[in-house]
Amino acid sequence: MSRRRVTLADVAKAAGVSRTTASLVLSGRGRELRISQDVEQRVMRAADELQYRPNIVSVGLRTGITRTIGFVSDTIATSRLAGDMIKGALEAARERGVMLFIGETEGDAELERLLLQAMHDRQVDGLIFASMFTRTIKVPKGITAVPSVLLNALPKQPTPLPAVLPDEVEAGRTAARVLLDAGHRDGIYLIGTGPGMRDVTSGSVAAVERLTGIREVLREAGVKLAGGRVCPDWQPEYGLAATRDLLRTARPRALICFNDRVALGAYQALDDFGLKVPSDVSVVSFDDHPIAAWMRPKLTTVALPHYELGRKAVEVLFTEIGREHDPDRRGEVHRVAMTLQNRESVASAPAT
Amino acid sequence: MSRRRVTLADVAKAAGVSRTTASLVLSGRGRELRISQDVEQRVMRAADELQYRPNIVSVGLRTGITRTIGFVSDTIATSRLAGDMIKGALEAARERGVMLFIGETEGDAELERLLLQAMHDRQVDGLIFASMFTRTIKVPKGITAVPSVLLNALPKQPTPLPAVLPDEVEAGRTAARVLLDAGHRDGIYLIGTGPGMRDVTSGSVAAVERLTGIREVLREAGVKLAGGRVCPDWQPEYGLAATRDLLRTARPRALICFNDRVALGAYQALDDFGLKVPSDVSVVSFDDHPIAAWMRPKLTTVALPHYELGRKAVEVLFTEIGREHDPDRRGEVHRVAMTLQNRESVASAPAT
DNA sequence: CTCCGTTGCTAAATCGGGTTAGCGCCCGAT
DNA sequence: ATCGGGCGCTAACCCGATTTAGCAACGGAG
Repeated sequence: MSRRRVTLADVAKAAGVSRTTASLVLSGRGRELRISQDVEQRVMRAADELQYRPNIVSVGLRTGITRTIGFVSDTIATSRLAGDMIKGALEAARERGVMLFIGETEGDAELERLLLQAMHDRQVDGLIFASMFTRTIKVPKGITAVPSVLLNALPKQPTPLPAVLPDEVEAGRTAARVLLDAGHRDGIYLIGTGPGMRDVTSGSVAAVERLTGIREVLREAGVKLAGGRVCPDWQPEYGLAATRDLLRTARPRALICFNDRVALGAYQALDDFGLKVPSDVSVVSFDDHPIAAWMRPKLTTVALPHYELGRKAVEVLFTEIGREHDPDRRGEVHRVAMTLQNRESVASAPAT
Repeated sequence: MSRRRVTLADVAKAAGVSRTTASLVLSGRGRELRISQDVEQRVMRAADELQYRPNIVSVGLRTGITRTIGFVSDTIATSRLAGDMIKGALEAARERGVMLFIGETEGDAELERLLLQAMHDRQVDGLIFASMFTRTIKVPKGITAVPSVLLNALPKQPTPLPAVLPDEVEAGRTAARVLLDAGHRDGIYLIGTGPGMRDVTSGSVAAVERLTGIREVLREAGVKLAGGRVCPDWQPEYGLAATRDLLRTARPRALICFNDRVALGAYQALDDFGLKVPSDVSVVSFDDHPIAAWMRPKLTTVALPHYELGRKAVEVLFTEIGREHDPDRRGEVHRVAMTLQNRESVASAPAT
């Protein structure tokens, strides 16, 4: 029943030539090696009729190229982030005829070691080392045995590995500009991180960079931040608590929330205090999590480009594979733009 | 610089034996084939010292077993669902020393064909064919060339493929019981699907099965559904619209929403009408989407067991691989339990 | 007529393992 | 001394491709 796979030998026999010739023709090297038109046609026809497909496992053994890359992440399930990032990587990989191995380390160094080993055993052509939220990571040694790219992560120690990251500083600028453009100059508060450069949620690269961009734009416009609240974690309950705390002593006109989950909590706190978004308080946020479009009013937010990050990582990986033996390649950092999702949570400041 | 991989030949040479002997020892067949203790020790030591790892590509070519399975889904990014399902599959696979290829078809038949071909070319040991929401699918022919399992999907035509699905009927029963246990007997409405067996969101297996379970339990308790509203899609805006429409003519005591996104919309509508959850209206839902825990009050919902579904699929796939040549294997349907997440959105009915 | 250079194709080695068939040696029995 | 048989190991082939080295046939030059 189970028809055996068609092999190169079958094609060669059908075309009445040797395996060598068939291989040459099918790999497109027939021309330069002076294979006759007639033979070329016969091989092509035979391959076509038999529906020949080269066995990639075999090719992998012979050439060492498996048309396979590994996508290793700390965790893929926690945030929806992962989905789109993998989707982007998947599509970019498919365009190149390459498949993706997926692996999760759960942040466990031993699992990571095992996983990288398993990938090496399968002779992957390259590795994408991804983090689900932007942070600095310790680059596992041995990873350099194969071309690699860091995704959403920065190396703790300097390495020759390239990295792909969202442009968080510019995102901070964008968020600040949205408020300025709407005429806000007073009563702007931060929820999640800030107002000072030292008031940062620990371990969060995004916090530092977003804050940097926000402060830069406001400073240039001569606008002073009215205040801010740090959240230990950017979850709705902390956003709720921080905003409540703020509202007990202040009457903000605009909130910059450090992500959409925090913004969800902020909405709830504003509702508790009888404040309407955006007429009483404008809110702008980051990430463009699915809930942003479900909230009422719909949340204006600067989107994380998950899909593009995934794509870009694959693209960078392929140029890396191309220049594998280039001695002066070194870890460039690629920034992917974060674009504004302009929705309903920002209103003009009342004229003074 | 790039130290070549250690091969079996290196180990054999270091141990002073032939490749055959080394292979025999390392595959554990040394004992039965009367290899001496001394030689066995030497091989083991050599392998250990050289940190030998068999090249899986090579083994794949020789034995046809690649320790690799393919996970093909229609789309992995749309819902967060995918993440946990893949996570479950990933862990079950890792326990068996197997890696996962991920692929997305986007519901495109041509992409699907190409993807399955790419998987075959890589000699996967098995395939998981997943859908991101429960539905019936046309099983691609040619899929049976390799052991396969349907995940979250039922075949349109009868096939010998096993399927793994959430136990939606029992979930419907659970949701209904939650309300009955809280003393609700009147004013129970459905949002999303129902109240009749013909009022079903088209193409949704979950709708039919959940409704079946709900109606069964209520009927047995002698309770009549007060009504229901069908949503063309289970999104917040439709939930909002349907609930608003309902509230214009009725005063429900309890709502069974067909998923959490619909419930989010329902919350918003109830809020618009000044009704409090759960004191005025109890709400129970399905899925346990992340927002369920973020809503206020936190949503009581019957959870989709994504993680378990992924695990189960791999388990079933492996028994399938085991009985590959068993003539009387046929597509069993495995149901995975959906468990109640009891939170804050259901209150006791007022005593009559 | 011999020699040389093309032309057009193929034999054989190779990748790194698994697997089958069988070889040499030692021991005891005849 | 010869034979048979178990023991312990290995040579050689195989998986399905790529790649190197080289062979046969032919035509033109010397």
